[in-house]
Amino acid sequence: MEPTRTATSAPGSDVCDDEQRVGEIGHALFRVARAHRAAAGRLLREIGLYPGQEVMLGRLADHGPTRQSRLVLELGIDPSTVTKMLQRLERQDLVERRADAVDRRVSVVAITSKGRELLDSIEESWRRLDEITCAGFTEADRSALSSLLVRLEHNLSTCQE
Amino acid sequence: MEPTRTATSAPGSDVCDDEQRVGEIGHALFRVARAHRAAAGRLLREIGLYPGQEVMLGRLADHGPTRQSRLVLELGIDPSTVTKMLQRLERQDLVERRADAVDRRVSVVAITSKGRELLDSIEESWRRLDEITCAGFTEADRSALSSLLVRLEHNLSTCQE
DNA sequence: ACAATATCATTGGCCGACCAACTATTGCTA
DNA sequence: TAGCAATAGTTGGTCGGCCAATGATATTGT
Repeated sequence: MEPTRTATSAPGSDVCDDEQRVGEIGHALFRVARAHRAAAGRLLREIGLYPGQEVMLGRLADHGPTRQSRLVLELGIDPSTVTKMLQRLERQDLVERRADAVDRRVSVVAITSKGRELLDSIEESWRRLDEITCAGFTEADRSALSSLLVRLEHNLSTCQE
Repeated sequence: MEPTRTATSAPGSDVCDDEQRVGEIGHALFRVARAHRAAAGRLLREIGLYPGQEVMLGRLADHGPTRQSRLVLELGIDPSTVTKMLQRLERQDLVERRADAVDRRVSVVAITSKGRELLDSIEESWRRLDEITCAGFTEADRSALSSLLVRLEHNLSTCQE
């Protein structure tokens, strides 16, 4: 017996044309995201940094001292995630945190010189990753992808319910 | 002092045009993936399932009993990840595992009827997620995205070094 | 036949993501 | 001013990735 996944598929379409079933975009996105993170991990491993750390350091390098709540908003991740990432980065002296003078609740984060050096040494790997990711893409492909990603990001950000 | 991230940026380009810097595609992919997973989590939460579990159950529903090593290959994830996911799914009676008779190393996995029911009840949410994700997309946009994702997946899969 | 090797799965440990619950402030308001 | 609500971060727990190391079987080679 051939198990079919959906009892509610469109009537008369028992040919599974090209496995275009429900949520195909979502599933594809899932797989791509996993593969990309894994590839990033492999590339960064030799340098001793994790993918998420690269992203966080990059943000800090671009903008100078930042309060954590701002990182939460800009990176779109949970406050607790930011806390834990920063704790790990701080342990490695890649980041510094100090309490704000006027509002003692907030903690202000900045990249250290060691962090900036590490980031620079990583840049080449990261560029290479984009090269691998987009291998065989024309300039038009890349810009189409870029634009689609921006739209996806926007759509998903307006769905916090 | 305005911290600039790259000492190696293209000469004469101190205008940060539209933050098209190194690894922009990679970073955008990161953000989209995070947002998508988070949105999936929120939608599935009410049903009591996690995004990864939906994917795993979907695969099992589509193809019948499967050895774990095959799931590893098809889903492109680590064996240990498969083990742990299946342990959790098994605890919830959404999946069954039994040792293969001829080769006692392999364990064969199948979705249970309970798992299949749950999956059906989720389908609508998952479809809705794709709808949210691709809101405002034309049919052409969707198919472009689909095709790009397939190409990305392929590129990334051929980079296991 | 026995040893070496390869394969399948598991365990343990770490990172990153979430949520829920909590502490410590600050701010507002009655 | 006293008290309550809002805000900033942290802690603890769970899921899903990864890697490294192990145990249990199969397979292969000599």
